[in-house]
Amino acid sequence: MRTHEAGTLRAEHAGQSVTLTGWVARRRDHGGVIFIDLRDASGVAQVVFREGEMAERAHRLRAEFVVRVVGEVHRRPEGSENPELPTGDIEVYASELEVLNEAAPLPFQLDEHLEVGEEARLKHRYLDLRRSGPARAMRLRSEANRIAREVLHAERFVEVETPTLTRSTPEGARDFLVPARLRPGSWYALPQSPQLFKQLLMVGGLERYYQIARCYRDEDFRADRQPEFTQLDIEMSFVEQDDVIALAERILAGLWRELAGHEIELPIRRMTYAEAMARYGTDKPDLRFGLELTDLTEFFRETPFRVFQASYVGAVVMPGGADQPRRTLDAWQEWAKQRGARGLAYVLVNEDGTLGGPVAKNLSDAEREGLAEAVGARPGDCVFFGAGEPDSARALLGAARVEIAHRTGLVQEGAWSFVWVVDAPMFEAVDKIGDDVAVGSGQWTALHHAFTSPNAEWIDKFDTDPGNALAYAYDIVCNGNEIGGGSIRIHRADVQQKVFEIMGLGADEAQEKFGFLLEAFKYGAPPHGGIAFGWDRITMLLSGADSIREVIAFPKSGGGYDPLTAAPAPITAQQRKEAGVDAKPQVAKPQA
RNA sequence: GGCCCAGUGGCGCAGUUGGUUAGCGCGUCGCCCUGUCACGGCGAAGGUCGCGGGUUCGAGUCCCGUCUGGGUCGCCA
Repeated sequence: MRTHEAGTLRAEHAGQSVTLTGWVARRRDHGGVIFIDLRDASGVAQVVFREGEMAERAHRLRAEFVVRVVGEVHRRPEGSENPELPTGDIEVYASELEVLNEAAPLPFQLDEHLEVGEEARLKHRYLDLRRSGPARAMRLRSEANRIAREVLHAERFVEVETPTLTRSTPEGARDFLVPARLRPGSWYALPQSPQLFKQLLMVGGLERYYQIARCYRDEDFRADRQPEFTQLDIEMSFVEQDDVIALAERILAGLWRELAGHEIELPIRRMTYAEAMARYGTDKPDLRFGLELTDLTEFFRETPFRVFQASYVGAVVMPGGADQPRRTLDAWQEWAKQRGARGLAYVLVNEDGTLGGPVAKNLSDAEREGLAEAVGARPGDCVFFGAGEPDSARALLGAARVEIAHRTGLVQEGAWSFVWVVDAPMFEAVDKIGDDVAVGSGQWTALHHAFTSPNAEWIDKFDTDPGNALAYAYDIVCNGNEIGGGSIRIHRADVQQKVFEIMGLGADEAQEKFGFLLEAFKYGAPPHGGIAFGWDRITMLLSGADSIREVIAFPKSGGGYDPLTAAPAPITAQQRKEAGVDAKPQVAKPQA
């Protein structure tokens, strides 16, 4: 239909006759001469219609009409070039105009300069995608896929598609369920991840698997969470943790080199989970800035201040925070309460070195004397405290740390920080809430998932001290976002058995849930491990977006609602009957 | 499930201590315009102020409830 793409025309095309197709992005009608910005996927070119019939017909064009234009490329007259546009040196003198399709008045303007609400954009996402920003995000994501595939292809990985109608996978989120018409009363689950299948592929001898896999979790939303999302899923046989990490680094380096123009320094630094929690109060520390937490538990061991007589006391310093007005300091209390804390104690370090704020007078002289040095605060700083049970106090301080960095402009635009968080605990107490950390009693659950292997140090003793056992589990964190995580899996039946026991998973239940995997592992499972990247988050970061909705073609809005198709929708009585939604399950007969 | 914010012509927003006819920009429609590029000029149409109830002489504005969207904690790799 066309000879050229609009955005590719340059001065060297001058004199050529071209045929363009695309949308009317904008019309500038001067009566005797009419300019049209003709947009296709490649960009925009200016088309000129002059007096007579051509101008007459161009006059009737409206925004987003689909047209085919034949014309001759000319250099623009001296002085009317537009340096803002790649095609700004030329214009096309139209000699023929065909309207391929008309367009109704738009629900919103496709103008780069205007803000449009997300609701309107998503409802007419096909229009939104014509805009340069969203179009760029789609293309960037496509490139990310390409780069990952190139790296993995070069390393002889096999791309395999795994089922999306399956059994529930053991990751702990709620499943989306699909009724099985041919087995009334029985249901498929959509996979939360291809975890079990990729392990089966290792038993199947593929050795190197990957997939850009859709995953489904029926949980509440966040800016970086959707009910269906995508992972770059990878699994390898005969590897150790370092092999998986090295591969992951090659993929990340390729992505950031090509798509962000940033050379990631390899190897990416590593930090243990315990260190991350102690220094940053989170398992996904943002290392673009310092502001580390200080553990003051020892410092306040003899404190007269009741609040600080706790199993953990820590602090984080806000540089220059001492001159915050009372109103702002009160707002911090509100901020802390919204996170479920009682408040956020603080001390102001005055310019003369004395301490201010309501907490200071509760401290002993010795504490007042040594505090600034202990936390590394200087005159003019504000020190925030968290006291209580270590996990929650550190979490609060960790969140405060990030908030402080943003408020004080410590987060550099365009900065990237990567870190591996390794040596994660195998288990987590089920009842983590409460001040008494009753280790030993109570239930344990896998921090990662039930197939994560203990590390070499713990493989023979993890069952004697599950609270401290460490796993071959690793998360890759970028600017405080967890963008991937994985583990070395258990391939020994006896180890797996013990893990299930610690989790309180009986043999029968384990058999019922993952019998097919345990069965497979009987027949020579190779040592294996892998990683899954949060593909939406990675492409979000690479595109500079602040929500993964920006890098998903047709995202859901809150409540799992698709504003475009209006899904989910009621079904007819007939569909309901056929689907067997209401059927009573037959007497259970396990089938692998 | 908890908390916070928002909902006003098609889109983005304003609307004072409750007061008369609810404004602005963009868009839309019509007319004019031969060098614009977020063109310009003149004119016009377009609103149950999310929904329901309450207070009041009077509610876009105050109160209660509810729905939708966004954020966040819980939850969730």
